Amino acid sequence: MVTTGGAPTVETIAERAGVSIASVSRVLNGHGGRPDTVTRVERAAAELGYVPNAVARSLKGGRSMQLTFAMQDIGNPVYVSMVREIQAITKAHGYRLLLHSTDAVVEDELAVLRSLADRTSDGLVICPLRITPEHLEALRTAAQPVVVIGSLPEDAPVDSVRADSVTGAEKAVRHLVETGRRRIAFVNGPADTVPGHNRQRGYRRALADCGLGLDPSLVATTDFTIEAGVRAVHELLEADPSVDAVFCANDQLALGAAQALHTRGRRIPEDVAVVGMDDTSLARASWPLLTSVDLGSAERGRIAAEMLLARITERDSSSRAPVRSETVTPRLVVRASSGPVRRGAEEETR
Amino acid sequence: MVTTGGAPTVETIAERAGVSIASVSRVLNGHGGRPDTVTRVERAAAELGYVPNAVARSLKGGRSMQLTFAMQDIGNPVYVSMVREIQAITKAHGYRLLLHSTDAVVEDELAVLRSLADRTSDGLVICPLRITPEHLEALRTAAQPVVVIGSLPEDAPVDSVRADSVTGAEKAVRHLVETGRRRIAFVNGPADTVPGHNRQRGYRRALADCGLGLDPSLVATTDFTIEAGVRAVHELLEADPSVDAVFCANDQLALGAAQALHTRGRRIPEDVAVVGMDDTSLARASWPLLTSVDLGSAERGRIAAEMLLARITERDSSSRAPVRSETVTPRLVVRASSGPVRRGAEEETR
DNA sequence: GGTGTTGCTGGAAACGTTTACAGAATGGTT
DNA sequence: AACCATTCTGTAAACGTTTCCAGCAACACC
Repeated sequence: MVTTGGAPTVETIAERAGVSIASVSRVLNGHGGRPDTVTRVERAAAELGYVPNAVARSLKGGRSMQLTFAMQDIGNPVYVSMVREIQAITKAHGYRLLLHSTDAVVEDELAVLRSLADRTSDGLVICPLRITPEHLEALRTAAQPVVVIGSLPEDAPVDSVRADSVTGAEKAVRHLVETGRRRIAFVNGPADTVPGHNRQRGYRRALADCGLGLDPSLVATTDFTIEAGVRAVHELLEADPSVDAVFCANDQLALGAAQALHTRGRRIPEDVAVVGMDDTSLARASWPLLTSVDLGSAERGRIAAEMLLARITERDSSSRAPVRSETVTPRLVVRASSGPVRRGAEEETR
Repeated sequence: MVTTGGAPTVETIAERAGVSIASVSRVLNGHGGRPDTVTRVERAAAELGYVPNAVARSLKGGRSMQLTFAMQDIGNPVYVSMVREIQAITKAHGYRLLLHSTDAVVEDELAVLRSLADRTSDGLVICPLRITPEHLEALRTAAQPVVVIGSLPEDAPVDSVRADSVTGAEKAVRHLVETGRRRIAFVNGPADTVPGHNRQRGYRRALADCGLGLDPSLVATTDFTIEAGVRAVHELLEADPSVDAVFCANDQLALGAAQALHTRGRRIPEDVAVVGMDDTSLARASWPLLTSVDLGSAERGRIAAEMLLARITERDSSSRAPVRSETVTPRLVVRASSGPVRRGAEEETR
């Protein structure tokens, strides 16, 4: 009776193979059956080009086999290695990856969290730029497992992976000091974002550790973009030509800094060293190759994905592991933009 | 009887509001109802924090409200503007976007096409790197609407948006010739890919149009990466120091070219001009700012998304529009890497 | 030949939603 | 008061799958 023109279903196969839909389902899922039945069903399925309806399967099974990754901006290369890593792992476990760009709109982030209740996605990895009380509330009441990439309050009931910006900044500044720099400027993004705040703390602590004073006139607070970096460094150098190093809170800012320095005829690294952060593909796109602090975005992605998958498989086993919070240790990747003067080749330190 | 601890369903609401599940559904979808009923249902839904199960809804409605975008490599910035545009449009129409990175594996591309039959996605935008007979077969038998970004055979029964690499290359080369360059090298990606093939054709035609001969020793065929660009330009200059311009099939290659030139002490653009292709964010990341041919990736993304949505809405209306194939006209974005000597500011031409 | 064990099988229910249909309530008209 | 038109409501079916359950056949063993 189901010989209509629509896509074949278990029922179509059952008819053609002369068995019940239950047997069709069992055979197709490898749950045994008489050899005779198995071949008949498999032949019918092959002949009809049957593909199971994943939606119906999701409804029955209660899981959609989809995961969501929510980030600020698809264009930011720092997310590239995260996405790549997360995608590889989730794919290996049979999950599809839904991508969501929130454009740094808080309301949009909350919408993603709330939409977990619609059963479209079995879990979420999210990179919030800011953490508001609404975020915490939404995280607490999320309908599916969530892993946050970024810093959270201690008592937040959510797994998280964070970068250690403080140590990262410290490594960068210490490296600059060790190579003889003394007037180290800092170009930061918005200070009221989580990364902006932490990187500023890191810069200050690093200066203190190295016994250098903090000169507020060497700090610029702007946006996380190339153009902002260009402007900031022009202004810094106008105000104080003695700057001999620029530490940037991300690679985009560092590329902007390099452009401004080139334009002003300052040599990198002979006159001014430049160090970026995140070690994105941009670091290898700049000239000279950019020294950058790898905050482990690939590894953060990997860990986040694994944490999420662990929570999901845990859902069946009724046991419940305590909240995990991991921190990835940064490593400085020294390249030509800051290396000892006159060195060309790339060298990596761990 | 459905007072269990699970997520609230229409049935939970129906119980609490004292109505039938049909009324709940109608009220929640704004299909009328007595004012009394409406308020009771809405209150119950709000109190329970009800969120409709999108999977069940998809099963009933036959559409998942999800679209898929399949590309080669998430890390390639040329896809960034495409994804951004597609995401914006699909989101505006209430669709989620599934992202799929095929890593240039043909089998994976075919798997994506075939998986359209599982009803997870209502349509697909795909950027194939190569087009094999299997591709054409899979496109022909796709279970859902598909739009291809890239070149297809004339008779392929699929909507497509293509860039005009030939004209793009022509504009680039003509621009180089007009600014006085005569020894114009060409650094290309693999010639057996669709973009590699077309860009090579464009370069040749452009040289012919300008009355310049083709010197095979000025052409390098390699990969679409920065490092490949570095190597290729070093080799080109070793073999022939008279090169006064490098036209690259890609912004990554162009950045590599710039690095090699810097390293060899050649000034850009005074000694050698550099032009890239795709006008990705990398063009603004290089120094000097990179002249590049905008092949309209954002616009291709926009058109592809709109074509796809049109096909999807068409599915109900039983009418069937003929196959569409649109071509986006490229435009040259002149920046410092090729501009008239001694000019710094960015200038755009259309 | 009875009896238990094993392995398949088909019927039916369930997942949560939307919707066709028929029946009930309402209100207005004669 | 009877009637009709209109609006609203509840029952039940449907989307396509998986799975519980009971039935049944085959088989080996006493």
